Amino acid sequence: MGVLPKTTVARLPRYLRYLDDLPRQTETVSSEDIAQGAGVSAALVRKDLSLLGAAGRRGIGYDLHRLEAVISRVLGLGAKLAVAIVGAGHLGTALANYAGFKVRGFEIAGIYDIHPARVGTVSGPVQVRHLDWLAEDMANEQYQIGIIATPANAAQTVGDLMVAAGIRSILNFAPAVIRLPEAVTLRQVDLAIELQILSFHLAQ
Amino acid sequence: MGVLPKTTVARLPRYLRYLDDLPRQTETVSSEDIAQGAGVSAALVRKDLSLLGAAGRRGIGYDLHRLEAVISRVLGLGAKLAVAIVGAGHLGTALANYAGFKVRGFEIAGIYDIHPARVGTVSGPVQVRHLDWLAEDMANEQYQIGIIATPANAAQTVGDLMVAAGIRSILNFAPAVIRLPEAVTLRQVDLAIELQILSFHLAQ
DNA sequence: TAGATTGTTAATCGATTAACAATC
DNA sequence: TAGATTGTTAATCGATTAACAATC
Repeated sequence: MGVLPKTTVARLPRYLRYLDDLPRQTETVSSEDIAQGAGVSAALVRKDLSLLGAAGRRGIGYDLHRLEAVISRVLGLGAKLAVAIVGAGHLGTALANYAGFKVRGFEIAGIYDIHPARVGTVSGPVQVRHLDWLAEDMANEQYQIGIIATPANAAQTVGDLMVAAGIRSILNFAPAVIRLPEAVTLRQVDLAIELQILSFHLAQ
Repeated sequence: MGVLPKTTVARLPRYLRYLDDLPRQTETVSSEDIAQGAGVSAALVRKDLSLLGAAGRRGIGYDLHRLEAVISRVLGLGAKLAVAIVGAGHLGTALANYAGFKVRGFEIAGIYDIHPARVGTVSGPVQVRHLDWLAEDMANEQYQIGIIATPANAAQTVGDLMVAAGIRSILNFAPAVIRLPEAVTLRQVDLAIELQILSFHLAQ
């Protein structure tokens, strides 16, 4: 299948979300259907899916269940993925409780903080543990994804800790640029930046 | 200044974040400094800033405070912006309490829900009010930005309500594509999709 | 002057769209 | 067969990078 463009990868989960929400008895979907459901053009859907070798049928469309299987496989969503959150403040706690993760196959398997008052409290499906345990816990939990939900000034340290513990995919919510080894995949969500971009459009 | 590319607009808040974190006494910064701090190339920084008419000085760099002022103005960050959140679950509550918004000049001025048990509870700086009050409250609060933090099936309805109330910039955290009038700026943050993109890279 | 750094152009790269032959 | 829809190519569009003259 070769290398998929970043933009294609970013759209696949949106296609999958649409497909998953379709009535169970649906048998085929067209690129036009998916385009509507995901908010992109039909040509782009066909292009993306053809990169996956997604076996549509001309005149008919794509087999729903086959297509879901292909996209899931490409995204590596076969088994449940274990997630560790660092930072048990408001945001970390909300993420630990976020129902949308579970539905999509992610399990919050651990949440960590350095604040003694937070350690031991229950946050979502697990108890908050002291950050010092992260590396050790990896042996049992095999975290595959780390989420940084700390203040900006802790983000780099926490990222380094995660990498040292063996985590290779990290989602950073702290408003700071952090630098990690090439081999680690890092994504950044900055909530204030989202609002600032909206502000720009208000100002136009 | 003409029209700024979307990509430029998305980077400006990152530049500003870096500049804001610099020691107060700093007088000038180079495109290379900003590039490091924001995680992009220096050529791109210069290109972006030149689109703003940002008056750097060859051989010297950019005047820090002047540059901050220019970017802030372009982003429309002069006055505090009032934000209304709809959905007082875990995520909405966390957003209401998110310190990063206040620092960047956003004020959570209202939070709404339809769940009677949540109405009246305190969430961040304000009490949760019933969603029915949203339109009426606009008269006092002049919300400029709306945040949707509801389940997916409520997102379209809430978006329509916000637009009817006069809100023209919306940040949607619900995992659903919603359709709003052209004139409304809509941004989408889907937390599960971020994890799915990380999952793809794990699978490679 | 010599060194540093911008501003801008042209080249390159990458992504999206339009169009349509293939084919179900 | 006629209508629908894919898969793919070429054209277009847009964004980034490289390079360097201008100039502080």
